Amino acid sequence: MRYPPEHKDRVREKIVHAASRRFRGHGRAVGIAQLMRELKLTHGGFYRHFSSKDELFNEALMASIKHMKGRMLEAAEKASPDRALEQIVSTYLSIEHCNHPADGCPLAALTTEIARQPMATRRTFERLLRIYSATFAPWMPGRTRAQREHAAMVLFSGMAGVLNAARAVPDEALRRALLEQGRDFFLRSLRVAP
Amino acid sequence: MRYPPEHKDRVREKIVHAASRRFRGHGRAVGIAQLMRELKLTHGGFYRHFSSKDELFNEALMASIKHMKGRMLEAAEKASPDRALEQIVSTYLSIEHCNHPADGCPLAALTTEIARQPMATRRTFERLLRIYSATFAPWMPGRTRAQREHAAMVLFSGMAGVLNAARAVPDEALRRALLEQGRDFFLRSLRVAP
DNA sequence: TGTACATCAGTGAACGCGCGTTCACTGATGTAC
DNA sequence: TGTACATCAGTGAACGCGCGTTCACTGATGTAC
Repeated sequence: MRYPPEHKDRVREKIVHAASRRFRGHGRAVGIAQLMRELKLTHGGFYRHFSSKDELFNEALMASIKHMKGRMLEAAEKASPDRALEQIVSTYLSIEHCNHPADGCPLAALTTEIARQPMATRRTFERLLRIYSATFAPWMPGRTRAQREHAAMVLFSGMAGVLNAARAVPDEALRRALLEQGRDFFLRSLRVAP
Repeated sequence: MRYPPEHKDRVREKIVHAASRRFRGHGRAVGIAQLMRELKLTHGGFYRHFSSKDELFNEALMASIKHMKGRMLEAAEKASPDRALEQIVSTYLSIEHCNHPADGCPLAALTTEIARQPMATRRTFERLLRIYSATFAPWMPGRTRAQREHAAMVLFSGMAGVLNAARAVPDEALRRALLEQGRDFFLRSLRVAP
């Protein structure tokens, strides 16, 4: 069967999108066959679009961060300027973000695994981190641009750690306490920054 | 071959210890055959000691936290009381801890995976978190015991997030910056706590 | 206009591999008589 | 003291399974002549 000219690009995009969600939800171990099944395709066709699972993983990572960055930016921009930081922190450490890892931040869902991956993947991760820091630096405290970017990196990776702990904990009350105390904790540090 | 009376307990202990290191170093996916090979045993014998890999994982988790707690306590107690918090934070976010995940904190190495595990494992994780918070609460800011315990949970899970990001980043300079900025960031929040 | 061939996204069987777990077996020692 | 049997930590082949990747094939459409 021959397909319309745009067909291949659309399918590739769908694979990346589905992979991005599944990797965040279940980790890098998600199988290619399962993934293709979700799109009503078979695993063999995968290699018409990607040379390896690694290539897909890297692309899915980039797609995740773009999506998440968009959501966070929206939250920051719709708040009044003096409440933007509060909005960033409480969106990230919200119960909704906690309950939906597949739609959430790849830093939280995948950082530990990425640390054990080949260099190419780790370089992609570094790009993610720099995207976050460049995007949110304007709202961060600090005298220089570098200070504000570092603050953003520490803030996001720190919040990712608290979010992960909240996700792992079975006790609902403890989970909510972690998120709430986390929000206070991070804002407190940002408010007294140099 | 018949073995001395204490033999079985010693072997079991060795398995837990080796597993604890390997899980932290490479994640839960580490194979039982590889693990037993490290102890110069074969995989079949594993089931004389544990009923499943899950049982081993839970025990290894508990062993990890006890070990790590010991190391951190030592750091806290050898510092003068007004420097203890600083010592806790800078030991956790040290380049040594960053470079040796297999000997390090299971919160950093395993939390993301644990969030996707069955309830039994997640309950073990909650115990780890409560051990940390009970142990380090005395040094934390806060008017009530509960506040100090929550502060410890947020502190450790937050530091775990920053440590993971530092481990994933390929750029040596960025890694050191993350750790250093992380130390400042967490101490700043603790110093102005309610 | 009609025929022969090229293209190429998608199919599904097959590959080698490592996994967790099971199980019949080994063999040195302890126990019963 | 000697013999028969029980114990049980450890062995290694085998199980079914899912993985990433390869590859000969399909078949609808486009192109050349």
